[in-house]
Amino acid sequence: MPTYRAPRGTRDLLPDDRAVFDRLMRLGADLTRRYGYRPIETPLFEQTAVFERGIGEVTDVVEKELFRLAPRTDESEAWALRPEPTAGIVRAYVQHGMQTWPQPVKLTTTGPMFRYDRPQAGRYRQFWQFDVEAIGDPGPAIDAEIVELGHRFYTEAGVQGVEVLVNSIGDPACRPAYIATLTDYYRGHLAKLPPTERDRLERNVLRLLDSKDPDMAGLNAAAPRITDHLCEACSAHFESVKAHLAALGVPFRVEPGLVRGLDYYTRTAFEFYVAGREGQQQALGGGGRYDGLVALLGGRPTPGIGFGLGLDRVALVLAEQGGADGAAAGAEGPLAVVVSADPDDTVSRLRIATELRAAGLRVRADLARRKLGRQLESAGKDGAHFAVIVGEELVDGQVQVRDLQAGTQRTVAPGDLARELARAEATHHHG
RNA sequence: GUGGCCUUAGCUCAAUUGGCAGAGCAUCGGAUUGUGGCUCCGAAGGUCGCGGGUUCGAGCCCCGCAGGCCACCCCA
Repeated sequence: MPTYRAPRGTRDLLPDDRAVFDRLMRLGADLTRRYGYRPIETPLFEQTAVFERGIGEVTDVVEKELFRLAPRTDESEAWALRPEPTAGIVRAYVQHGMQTWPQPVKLTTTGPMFRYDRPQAGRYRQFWQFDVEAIGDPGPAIDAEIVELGHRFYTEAGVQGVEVLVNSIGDPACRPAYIATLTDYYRGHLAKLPPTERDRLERNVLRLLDSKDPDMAGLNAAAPRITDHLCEACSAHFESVKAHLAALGVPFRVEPGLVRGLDYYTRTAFEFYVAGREGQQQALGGGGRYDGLVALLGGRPTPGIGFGLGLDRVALVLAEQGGADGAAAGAEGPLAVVVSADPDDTVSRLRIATELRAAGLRVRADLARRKLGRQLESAGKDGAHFAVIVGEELVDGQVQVRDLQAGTQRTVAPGDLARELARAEATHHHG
């Protein structure tokens, strides 16, 4: 009922929400630093062609979910908000000649992505992704390393029950023949295909494989598997990826129906799922190898692999699984609140708080003109450890320091305040 | 883009067959004038999502729209 509200499919991350995101972003930053990735920022929007050519014109993401920006001039430029980070990062790789850097170039970014589709819980028009890309290494060892990194993110974030699904979707040498085989197969059973599936047959056969239509289950189970139709190189690559994953102890499952929605993927494709939760937003992240993308965007043929993890969904699942965890992260109160016996004396409160802040302490000054009792009550609700009480003793150069948890109180000279509070925090509360 | 369900205070929810919009929590204030957490008292807070229609009268019935949710589509 407010006159203005956040646009459809977007939401405000209130401090408690933001605290969870902060934690996840710090984890991502720490993990990628350990693995040797460097942070990069690319624009939130690109020329539409970057996405159309990179992701593929006939993908859902480009066809119906691209968040296009209306041009303001006749510059003949068409822009769109990024629906995923990889295309922009690869564009930057080409633009800045990163092929002259030591390969592979290992990059990471975290930020909002935009897709114009119909919102649902865990599905937004603006959502956040933690993204990792390694460009310039043909694998297969790095494929396993990157899957392990993604898996570790969930583990260290505390998400329970994450499943790693992997598959190989071949490359230009073997995929076309497989697609032809698969198309023939479904054409042979055309009568059994639901209308919507029939429509997709000519446009993107691979999508039929992961259809959730119950009528498709039997048909799909018997469908030719791409892993049986890989060329020798792709097959060897896939076997090696699996061997590396096993060696690293990453639990994974080969999922023959796993095909990713973006055209640029080759060979290794993987997704992270969380099982056993309500709703359909079970995909927490995914990625794959994109050996053709750099060339597609104008660079020299260069292999690459990466993944994106949906932070909104991780936070959602974390809240479902853990509960109080998120709230606790956001509830850091000040070390002390400066209150005054004289409701009108905001000067003393502010001056003392300023001195303590200059000394590096977290201090709130209660600037409301209300009686002392209310100020102390407010300090308690804030979760403050101490209240610094300014009263008539100030003329004798003294203030009261009250330990709000213990209920004890003693007299301190303002000059000693910062040292006393810092020491008390260190001893009482480990910091 | 398709279909279904839902929308009352900041939050969680009440409101009889259509008959004067309420509670709890949260917020703010008070309980003889310098000491919080408990308790008591009080205040503020609502175009009942928005717009039409039916009716003497609509939070309640009908239509449209918006938003949320669910299932598709698809993904994060």
